[in-house]
Amino acid sequence: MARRPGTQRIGIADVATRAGVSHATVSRVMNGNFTVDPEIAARVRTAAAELNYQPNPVGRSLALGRTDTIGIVVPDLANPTFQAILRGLSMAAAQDGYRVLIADSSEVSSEEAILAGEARRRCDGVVLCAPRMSDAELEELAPSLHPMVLINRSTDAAQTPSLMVDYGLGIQELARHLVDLGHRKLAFLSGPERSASNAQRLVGLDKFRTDHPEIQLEILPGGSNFDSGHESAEAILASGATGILAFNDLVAMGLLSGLHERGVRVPEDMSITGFDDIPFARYTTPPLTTAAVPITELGDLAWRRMRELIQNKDAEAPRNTFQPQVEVRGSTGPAKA
Amino acid sequence: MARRPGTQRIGIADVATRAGVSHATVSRVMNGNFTVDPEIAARVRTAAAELNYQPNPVGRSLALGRTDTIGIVVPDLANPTFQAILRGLSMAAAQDGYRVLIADSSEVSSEEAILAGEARRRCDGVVLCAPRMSDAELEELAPSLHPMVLINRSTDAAQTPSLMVDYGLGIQELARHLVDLGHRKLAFLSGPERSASNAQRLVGLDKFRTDHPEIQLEILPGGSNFDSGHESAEAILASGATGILAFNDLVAMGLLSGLHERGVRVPEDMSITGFDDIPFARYTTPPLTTAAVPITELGDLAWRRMRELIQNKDAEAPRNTFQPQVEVRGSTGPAKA
DNA sequence: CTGAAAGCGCTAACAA
DNA sequence: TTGTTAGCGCTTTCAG
Repeated sequence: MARRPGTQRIGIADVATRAGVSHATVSRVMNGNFTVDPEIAARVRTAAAELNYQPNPVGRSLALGRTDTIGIVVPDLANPTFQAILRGLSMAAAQDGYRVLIADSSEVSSEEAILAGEARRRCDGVVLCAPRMSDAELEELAPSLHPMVLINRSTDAAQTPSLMVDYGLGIQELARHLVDLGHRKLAFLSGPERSASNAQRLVGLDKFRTDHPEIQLEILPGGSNFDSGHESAEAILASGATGILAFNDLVAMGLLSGLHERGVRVPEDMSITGFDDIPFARYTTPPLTTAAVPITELGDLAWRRMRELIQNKDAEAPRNTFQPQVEVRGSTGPAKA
Repeated sequence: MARRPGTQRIGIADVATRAGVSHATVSRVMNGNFTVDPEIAARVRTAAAELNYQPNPVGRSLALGRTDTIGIVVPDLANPTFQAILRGLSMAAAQDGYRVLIADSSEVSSEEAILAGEARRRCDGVVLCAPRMSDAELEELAPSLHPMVLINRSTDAAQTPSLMVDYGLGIQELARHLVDLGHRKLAFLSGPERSASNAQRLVGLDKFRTDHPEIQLEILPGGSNFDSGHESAEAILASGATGILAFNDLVAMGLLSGLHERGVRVPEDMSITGFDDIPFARYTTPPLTTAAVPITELGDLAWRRMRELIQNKDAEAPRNTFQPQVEVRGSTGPAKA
């Protein structure tokens, strides 16, 4: 093998030589194996300290078949929701000495399978966050990705815990809130086509329609970011609706800004709701009424499920569903008389 | 060695057996080595496909001494600035087939060295993002972390490219903007103690004071997030200043919200500036005047520097400094007559 | 309690 | 062109 010239890294062998023992013994000491003579152990430790030795994790991983790393695949790292999940996951995993490797599919659903496989091979498990791929593909992929934890999706494949948010319920509650305020014409600014959570919102709204036949509800095409909200201001005005359900907080904020530019007052002239309760939501002007999703906790729980899977070969694979919590703030108010 | 029972992964040996060749040949084929007989190569490829073989990156990494992964250490993954840098880095690295491993030091400067070392051992290089450690520690650590790229810090250690933002200049320009609008009493809501970029802002403001002895400028203690901005509203009002320089956009947004609650109109009663130009800045009400830092590009460039270091053992280690660009929006206006 | 040796999955020098 | 063989740095069984 070509030993790369510059590579002057200290290995277990160097420590062994300096301590006058075999590398097996060094390995034992480094791993806190107490079957080693205390005096020898001390000698090894001194040698290691003097050489500033740090075990090479790659060699260790190969020997152990374990990397102490988990992967996460997200559709878009620019989205605060996924950022928060990543953060929750990373903090929780770090507590247990695990690291996280990230992969951003840039909303390209065909990339997801490749990225997920790639990540899985380098890691001990993989978290798929709101995957855009089809149910069939997801189920087919699952065995090769195991241990895997799903966020915002579920699958029939075995051993795959799933963390879901009841977007359908959340959007219904927001709609009801607007109705309670006297709004009779509502509009939903919808999200990305391939988003499963958008589909859930639409189902929820169908139910809402059934429950409230007297209320007018228009569905408008939209997106998932500021700009799409901002651009929709005109269409929203044209719709004549006074209660607006935005796909998420980002869209709501963009809309808020677009309406402000047109002199529309919120909530006096129009009420707006978001979804997710990202940290920014309470700081908009006016503060955003929204449905709070415990996003960071989602990441946290994802790690706990993953840990169960890693530790317990045949762990349960529960499906948790979180109920969004409506947070009434300043962006919604009584409909004009 | 204990072969873990469940592990049914297909290795290069299985492919070799099935194709009736040695694993060396399989390796050659998998790596696109053209010295292999086309017919044999085809046979290997079929076997690999039939077995759905995917090379194990850990074995590969050990053999090559290369992981095709880089690490990034950030002080706080909840901060949109670091999220954006991470995103820029990740996208750019992905283009070249590299992944990124993240480590969040949670603003604990004593953790940074450990996390950075950990990350470095698992990766081919490490990006240190706004490290909180001392200059001395940074310089001492540098050799063991090489290849390393620094963001928002620099060091005298050799071979360490540095990506800097001229916060001192940016804050001066914002201050000048406020003065041009007629403000005579300014206040700076400062950031975290250990933040090097906060120190740079303070130096810039010292210079500003020298240049504008007629202007009153008060420095108030603060923080780096919404809440600290929100909590500072009272102190800001008490200061009597009409032009407020917030540490960053988050602080400015919190302040905006705090002032709104107290009935202070922005910009009519008071002008507020942020710093960074995070995506949310243009969507606050009113939109935030701020100094734009090309954050995502910073991540992108960090990768390019890293790539140079990895490819070119003795690459240059330039220090790039970015000039923030003042973006005048609605949160600043003429001082009251 | 310790060392020798095998093996994790792969790459690459060397020989045939 | 291909196979044999020796590592990469570590863990762990098995003798001693």
